[in-house]
Amino acid sequence: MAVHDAMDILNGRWKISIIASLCFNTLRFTDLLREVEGISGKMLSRELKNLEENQLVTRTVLNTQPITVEYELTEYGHTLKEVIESLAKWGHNHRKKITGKL
Amino acid sequence: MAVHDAMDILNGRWKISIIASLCFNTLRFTDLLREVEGISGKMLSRELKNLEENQLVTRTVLNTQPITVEYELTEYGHTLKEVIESLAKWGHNHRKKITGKL
DNA sequence: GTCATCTGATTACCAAAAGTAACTGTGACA
DNA sequence: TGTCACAGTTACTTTTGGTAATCAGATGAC
Repeated sequence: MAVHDAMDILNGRWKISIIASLCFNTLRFTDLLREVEGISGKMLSRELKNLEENQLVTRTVLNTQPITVEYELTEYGHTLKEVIESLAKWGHNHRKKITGKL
Repeated sequence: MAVHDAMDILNGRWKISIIASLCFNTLRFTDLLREVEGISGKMLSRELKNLEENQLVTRTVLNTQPITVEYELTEYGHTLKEVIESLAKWGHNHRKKITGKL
């Protein structure tokens, strides 16, 4: 099934959250560390590399001091927006269900 | 973010594929083993238990010989349909992109 | 009657993925 | 001189996942 193909790209605990964070803003490494709550530098670095390989994200080194690196969704990355939005919608609803219960 | 909440429930390599398979039919354990390609009995059993705990799936033991067990999406599980559909759509498109390239 | 088979699992054992914490190197600032 | 922020990387441990064998209960073949 097609869902399986999608999950091959979006595997692991973090990719979807990273893409979601990049959906609305270009972010630097440290920004992402703060935005994607719970992720470690190692995993962020590894996942970003993988997303870059799959052409969902671009990495741009800026000529600042200290050096900063910007991560941005590619045009292709933006095609995931609909997926992210439906997940966000469901997650929001789920949180309401859970917290309403407790 | 809400996406994070959703991913807490849908974690691991298999849950989304299992839910996708159950989206259109009620399936037995052995059916799921065949449908969700690559999954092992151990993982299927474990993931189904987890989905049941999260009230996305119901488990029904039927009085047949040998015993058969049916898994079905709950009403709440069906609220994931939109997510699954957008994933399937993207996955389908992605496959076209990849296979078109090779 | 005993052996193999189908069902839905579970267990022991091993490999792969992810988490933790410390460290790298460069430049700014005090 | 010492410390901080930046973007990572490395060594080590823990968690998760995969493989293959096994379980129990019943059916059917021989």
